[in-house]
Amino acid sequence: MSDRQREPYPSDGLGASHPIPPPNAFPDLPEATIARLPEYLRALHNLADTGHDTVSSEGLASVAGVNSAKLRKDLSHLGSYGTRGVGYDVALLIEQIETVLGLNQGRAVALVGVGNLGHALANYGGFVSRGFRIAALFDADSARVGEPVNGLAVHHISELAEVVAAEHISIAVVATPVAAAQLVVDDLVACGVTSILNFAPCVLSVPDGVDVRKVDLAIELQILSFHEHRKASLTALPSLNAAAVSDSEAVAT
Amino acid sequence: MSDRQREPYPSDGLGASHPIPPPNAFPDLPEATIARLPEYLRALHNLADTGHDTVSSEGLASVAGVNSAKLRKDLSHLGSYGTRGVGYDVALLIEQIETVLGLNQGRAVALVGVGNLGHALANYGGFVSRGFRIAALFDADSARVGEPVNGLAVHHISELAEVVAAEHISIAVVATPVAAAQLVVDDLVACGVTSILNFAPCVLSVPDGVDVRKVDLAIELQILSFHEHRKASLTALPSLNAAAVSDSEAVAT
DNA sequence: CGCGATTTGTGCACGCCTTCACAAGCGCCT
DNA sequence: AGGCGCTTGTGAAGGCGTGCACAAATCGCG
Repeated sequence: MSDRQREPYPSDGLGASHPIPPPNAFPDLPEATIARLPEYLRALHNLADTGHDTVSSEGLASVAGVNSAKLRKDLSHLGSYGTRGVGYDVALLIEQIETVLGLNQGRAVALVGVGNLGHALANYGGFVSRGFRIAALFDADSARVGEPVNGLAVHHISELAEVVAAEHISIAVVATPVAAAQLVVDDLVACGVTSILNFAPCVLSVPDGVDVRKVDLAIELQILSFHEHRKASLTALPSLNAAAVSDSEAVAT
Repeated sequence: MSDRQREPYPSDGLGASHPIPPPNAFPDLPEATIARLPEYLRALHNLADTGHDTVSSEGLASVAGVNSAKLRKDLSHLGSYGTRGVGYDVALLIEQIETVLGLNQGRAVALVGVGNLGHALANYGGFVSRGFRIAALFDADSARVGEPVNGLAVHHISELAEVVAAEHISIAVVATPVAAAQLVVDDLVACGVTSILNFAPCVLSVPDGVDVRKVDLAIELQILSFHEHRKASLTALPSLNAAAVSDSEAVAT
């Protein structure tokens, strides 16, 4: 396993110019780091919009809501793009993270399922402003086909293969009912889609090489419910000595 | 708070009763386990609806999309609710998980921000079917106040304290624009809300004792984008030997 | 009644992630 | 030019989570 990617450190190259031709692929970037990069990116855009040219790890970390050591370690995986004693160049770091995430290409995304949630997603401006382009909408309901949503006409699901190929779509968002989700995903995979964001509350099976991320709104609420339940039990039960409870600074009215 | 926590426990009283009367609070339940319990619960409901009375850890794990050892370890944290040689009683396990998550109480949830996403969330049936009740809608736009959404009239945000108290709301969903999110959250916390599900793409600051979970749709897409980018780089770069790439087309079932 | 088949519950080891703490590097001021 | 303060990048330690592998426990059946 000599596939270790050696990174010639730019320690000697004291300029702010790109030390090395940025390797586009980061095969061994920790998954936890990847999940945080978008958050850093959003924070950096905020900083850039408010006129900041450079930012320290402490400053960026607090804006992004993480620990500064964690932030530095995350960024160190991308290479050395900071300057000791000064901080990070905001614009350069934005560029670097966007390159790593592959956001400079305006990726085309397909949205399948134009119900309540699908409508909201199609109209959501956050996708476009963050590097994506909703290229096509699909639905199985013939009554919805042709309906204009946010400037796009809804295609029937049977046109999937044709449109996906024409628009070079590699990412799809599934916002269908549960009963249709697996069928739709099978079609998507057959058309060559290799990344899927699933809003249907079910487990999808896909072949190796296809990535699936799931967003389940009810699950998030249920997790919060547990914490509510736990907090209520703790405050209601004086049986345990309430020592060492240092976080009871809740604002009471 | 009185626990209606009595389990008839149909299995014979041979087991010298329960090791301990199940405590309502699980202070030391691992966070990773908590995050998976809702998934197990959903899978269990599916099994119950299809006529299954018992299920093995292997069977439940495959339906829930996890490893069977992980499932068993997760459930073991709740106590021993399985029968060796047989499996888990579906109905009993549902009851137990719902109790742990605090879902037997029909928790009242407030939804703040009735825009595109807020509308979709208000109409989303998945909340109600999984133990929650959307008790009130709020918006800062006076033009929207009074508008009926899914059978509820939209309140103005100024009525927050009053309605939250009257409906005993402890969980809130924030679906406002970024600019309003922190202000809304401050109000919510002041009203006594202690759990918040945030859809606004920003970091919220809350006092200790308040839980925040964040759902950022664009971040999910960006994570997928990275994997797309990486996959494309790998296939396009013949420089690295393509060994160790086990893309077997094993069709998972 | 005992035995084998089956499944749970869990001790253990391993790997990932987080956090601390500090040396190395950089700019600024004198 | 040289020192000083500030910040990055990183080695090391600890904690958490995962998955294996197996003993314990239960049921069904002859």
